[in-house]
Amino acid sequence: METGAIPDGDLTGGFDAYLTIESGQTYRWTRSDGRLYAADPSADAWYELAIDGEVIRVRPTGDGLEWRSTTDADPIIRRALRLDDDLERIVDAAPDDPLIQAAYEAHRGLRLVRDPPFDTLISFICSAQMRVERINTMVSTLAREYGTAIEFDGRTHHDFPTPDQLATATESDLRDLGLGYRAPYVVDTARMVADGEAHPADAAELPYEEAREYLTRFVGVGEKVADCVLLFSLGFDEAVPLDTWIRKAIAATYPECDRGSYAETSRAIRDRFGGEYAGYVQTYVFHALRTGTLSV
DNA sequence: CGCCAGGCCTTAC
DNA sequence: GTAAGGCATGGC
Repeated sequence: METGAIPDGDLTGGFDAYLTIESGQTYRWTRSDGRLYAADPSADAWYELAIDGEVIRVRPTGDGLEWRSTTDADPIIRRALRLDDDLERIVDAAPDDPLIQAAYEAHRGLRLVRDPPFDTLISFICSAQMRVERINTMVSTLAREYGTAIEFDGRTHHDFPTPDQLATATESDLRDLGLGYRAPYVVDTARMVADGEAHPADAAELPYEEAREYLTRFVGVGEKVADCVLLFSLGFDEAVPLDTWIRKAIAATYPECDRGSYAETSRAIRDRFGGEYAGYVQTYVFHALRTGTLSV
């Protein structure tokens, strides 16, 4: 076992593990107390991630983070939780707007995540018309049933399935696991990636709007899910997924941004949210509205 | 019971 | 290109 720590001084602008991991961006982490999304997280619980054949356990301390892992987890944690982002600068750059400022103020330390592209693609295909708690259940089920088991510290963890592993599933299998009408989407998309027809990581090379179009070739991926993959996996910080909560905010607070089509409305709200880091703003506003911290 | 959840697909115009 | 209807499932 390797262990280490990331001092508070490295986390410019702060870091809140609960807000970052339990705000509906990532479905790859579990919590050692089994109470993910509980309103009162126990302070001494570990967040746990199985990725690329390794297991990482992380928890906040009074001075930053401590971790235990099968490997040197420092670079993996920094990348996955974007700990090297200058969050202070990002917050300072946010537009002077009441809703945006209130959302940032309410959730200090919330960072964007960076998950593997295939994992994110499948996770957000599952997200259609589904609450975040149940998305997490679906993704955990896929990992348990199709992902590689890894033993660490006396417990079994499951990596997210590779395209090849997930492509062995049938629509019927996934319906039996509770995925509903998303089952054929997941199977077809996994096969597309496994067969080498396309890979979500390839979108990273394209300009933002072309990248979004590229991702819609996968079955079950429309513009909204594509935006989530771009934002939570591929580093397109300007992406603003237009989900039900952001659409409520547009209708109530930014009606002039409703331009009818997804593409045009997306451009308008992206500009209103400050452009370069509009996706950061979106994630704060989404979380504030979804949890009822703020309302519009 | 009805409504909703980080929507997408097919079909029709 | 846009609009309408169908689609699984579980919580409230």
